[in-house]
Amino acid sequence: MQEKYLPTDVEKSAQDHWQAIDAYKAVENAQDRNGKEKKKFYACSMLPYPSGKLHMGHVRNYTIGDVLTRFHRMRGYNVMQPMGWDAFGLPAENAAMKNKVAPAQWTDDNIAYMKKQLQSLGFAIDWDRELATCKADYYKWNQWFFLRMLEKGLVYLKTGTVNWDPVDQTVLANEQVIDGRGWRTGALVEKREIPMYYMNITAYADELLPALDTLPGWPERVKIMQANWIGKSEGCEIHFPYNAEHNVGDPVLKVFTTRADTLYGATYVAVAPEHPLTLQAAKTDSALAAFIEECKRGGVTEAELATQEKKGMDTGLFVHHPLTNKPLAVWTANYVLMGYGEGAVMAVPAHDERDFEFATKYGLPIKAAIKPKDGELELPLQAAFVDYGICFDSEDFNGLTSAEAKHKTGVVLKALQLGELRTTYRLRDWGISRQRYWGCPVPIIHCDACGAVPVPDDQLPVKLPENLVPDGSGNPLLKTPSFLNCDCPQCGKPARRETDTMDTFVDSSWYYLRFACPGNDQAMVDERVNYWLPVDQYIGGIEHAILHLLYSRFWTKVMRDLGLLKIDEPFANLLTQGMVLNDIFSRKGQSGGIDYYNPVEIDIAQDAQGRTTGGTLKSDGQPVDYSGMGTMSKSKMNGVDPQAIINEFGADTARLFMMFTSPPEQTLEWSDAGVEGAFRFLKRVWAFVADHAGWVKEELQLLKEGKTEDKFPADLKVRHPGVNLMRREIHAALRQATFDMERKQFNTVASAVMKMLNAMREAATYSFDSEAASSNADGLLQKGLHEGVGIMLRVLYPIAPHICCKIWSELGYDGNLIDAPWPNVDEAALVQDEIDLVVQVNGKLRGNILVAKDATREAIEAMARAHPTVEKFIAGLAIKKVIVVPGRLVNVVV
RNA sequence: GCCGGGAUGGCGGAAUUGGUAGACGCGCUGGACUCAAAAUCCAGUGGUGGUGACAUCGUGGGGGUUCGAUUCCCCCUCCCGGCACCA
Repeated sequence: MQEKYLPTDVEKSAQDHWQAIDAYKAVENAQDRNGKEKKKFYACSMLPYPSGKLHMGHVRNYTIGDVLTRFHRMRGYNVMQPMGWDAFGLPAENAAMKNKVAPAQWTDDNIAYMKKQLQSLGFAIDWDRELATCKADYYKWNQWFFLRMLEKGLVYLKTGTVNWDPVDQTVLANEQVIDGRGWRTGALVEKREIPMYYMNITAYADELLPALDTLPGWPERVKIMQANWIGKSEGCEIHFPYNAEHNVGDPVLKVFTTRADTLYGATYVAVAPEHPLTLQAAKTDSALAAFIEECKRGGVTEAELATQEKKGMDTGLFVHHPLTNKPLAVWTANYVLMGYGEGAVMAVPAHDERDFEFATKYGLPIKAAIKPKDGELELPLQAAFVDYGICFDSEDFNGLTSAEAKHKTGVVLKALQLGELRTTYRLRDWGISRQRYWGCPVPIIHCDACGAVPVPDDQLPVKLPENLVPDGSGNPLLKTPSFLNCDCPQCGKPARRETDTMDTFVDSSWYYLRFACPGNDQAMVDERVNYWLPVDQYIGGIEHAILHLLYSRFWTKVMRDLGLLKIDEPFANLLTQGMVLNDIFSRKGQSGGIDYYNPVEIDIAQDAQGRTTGGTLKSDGQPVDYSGMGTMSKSKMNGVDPQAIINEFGADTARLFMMFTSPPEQTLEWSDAGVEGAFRFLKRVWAFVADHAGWVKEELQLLKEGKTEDKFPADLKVRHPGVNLMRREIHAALRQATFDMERKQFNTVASAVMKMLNAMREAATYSFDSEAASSNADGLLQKGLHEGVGIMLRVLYPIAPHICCKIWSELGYDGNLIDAPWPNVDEAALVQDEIDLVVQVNGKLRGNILVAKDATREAIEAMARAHPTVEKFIAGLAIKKVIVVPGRLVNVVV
């Protein structure tokens, strides 16, 4: 065996071998050696966006998936781990503008490079299933499915709000709006209402919500976030009759509230600036028209709307309270959103914080109608009283609890035909239209005579031209006659093709299904999908906890209802990995902005305790500021190139570092020293095995020839205490590693392997140093090391497969390590005659006692009380009770 | 603003889920080897007091439940993720 660990050679030869035997090809219905069908295990990691090169988040994500894939293969599962590319999206267009290269070219180049990187990390991926969402053989099925949903009424046309850059005459993504201005032009962005296609996800809200309870393999936090996002609320629709002279088509103004019990506290109603009522009033009120214009500026995101200053204006119009018939002023307010509910709310300043703030600001009346269950309200109110309580000053409702009042309001209003109890969801329908080039074309043709006509199935896919280079001023498809002009499928007259493309979340909503059916050009999915799905382990960033996962769940249910699938949920188990962080160094730039520098460009300064305090830029020797750790990102310039790590230390080191440094769900802080530590450990493994390879080989030979048995003598403890102790430590570590592997806590799996190596090194050293231990008497140490190395390699293998495979075959262990079974704990090795118990007095540690494993409670208690330190602490005090926790501790309470 | 999560030595983290806080690793200190350095190996390493045995404090802050709390409950601070057109 080569004495020095050379990762490049080791990894090359392991990867060549895997490729030669097609080691990771996944086949349906695979059988084990006994002809029994294996259970399948489909591990899927969220597919990467091909941004250029792999980043550390990818390495982390795919290493987690790979560890689970390899572990399950050892456990006898028929595993499948695919990979693909989320290849449509904004960054390709931005790169195209910058480099004058078509997005298709840029994307293809990136995919080729990143694929090589993934392969160099040695992931057990079945590359025959690879897909890219920007290829027509994939996105054809987006279009096909869109048309099926359209037929079912699950896709419809409605207006939606977008950011409009008036200079570039283009729609901007939220990300491209910085402080209310276009990122390239600096122009103040306006809101615009444009027609968009929507997917009716709200129609599935009443299944998406309770079905979360059928997902025990999902993190609780993700389920809570999804449940809150869907946001079911039981409330009441309330109709406020319009004043007679209002003429807006509808006789009533509809609002929805979850606090119908506060109806008698309503003192005005507020409508969105885009509400028909506002628009009508603005026709004769120029100040109001100006206010509507003002509201068009500012952001469209919920965060911005929620934090903006609350502004409003009296429309001069009135509606009537449905129960008291009193007139209520209609205000228009920027905090009322047209997209939510009815675009109107009843305002109860006394019992709603937002309304209270608004009413106080504009001098609107405040009327209390709910008081605490036990007590009175202090009037006038200094703040809104938002708790549930008892109705007062509410006519027939006086004395009712909030719950009773809510119910009664619904009943009374229903009788008056002025409202009813209703369930609503916070969830909104999914707008999928994007006014962008690099995406899946929406398969619609606009005809002057026939309107919006679906593209017939036999004309799919609507292919996206791949040679266009966007310039930032609108969608280049609009300037491409060969794409734009077509014939109407219904009447044959010249027509115009839809130029909007689909949200990239559409692409990523079903790719994991397509992985099961590679190569099928006749159908979106086939029977194979029912073998592999659901995904047994889905892995991806926590940032996808809501949108991507919710859309995928929705999409799966729609496919099921169209008879394409038999499953209800796509992902049985979900692991949400944490972010990868690194130091951030910056300097104030000349133009007032902040310039960021990659940590490799910095000589880092540390204080006496090793904490980073700042540094100097290597190129100019001038100081830079340290602003702590943040997620690795292009904008902060703090990414670490995985390739550099692979080149210097090898893929196994990169993988081990990632797994050892943090548990998968937590954030991971990058550390060069940590990487070197991981490398050092692998070197130690290699060196130790190389030192003892002779013994292991010899033992394997003896076993093969039947000259020795694969078991240890019952009196090992007497014959070789060192090996006995080593075995106990190795099997204890193995038990821990197995437990942690099952719960996906890989950092402690790695530390278990370290403990195994430490135990073996100690035993080997001890035996040679000590006269009494008689080194390898009766070949017991050799036997122990043969077993220990075999266990260590199999436990380390899922994390660092190259080095383990190489050593495994060098030493001559049985078969190929990638198909070796996960080792079993030898319970006999763990048995101890005496147990170390902790003795406490009043919960404070005061000593330890060694007791026989079958000692009685009385004997333990007596020993504990006799312990000298314990005697000292209980002297002169009365013993109240003694708590004995078997196998753990004794607590004397005085 | 709303929803979710997190905080443990100088640092990353562990504590099999209410039972010895700090496993494992990094860093640091001392030693061995070396002309020297690197690499490697050995030892030490939460704070405070003490030569020492030992004592005492200690899991973001404050309160509570318990014989016993990093773990459970209430309040607070700071940090991170998401908020529907980044993916």
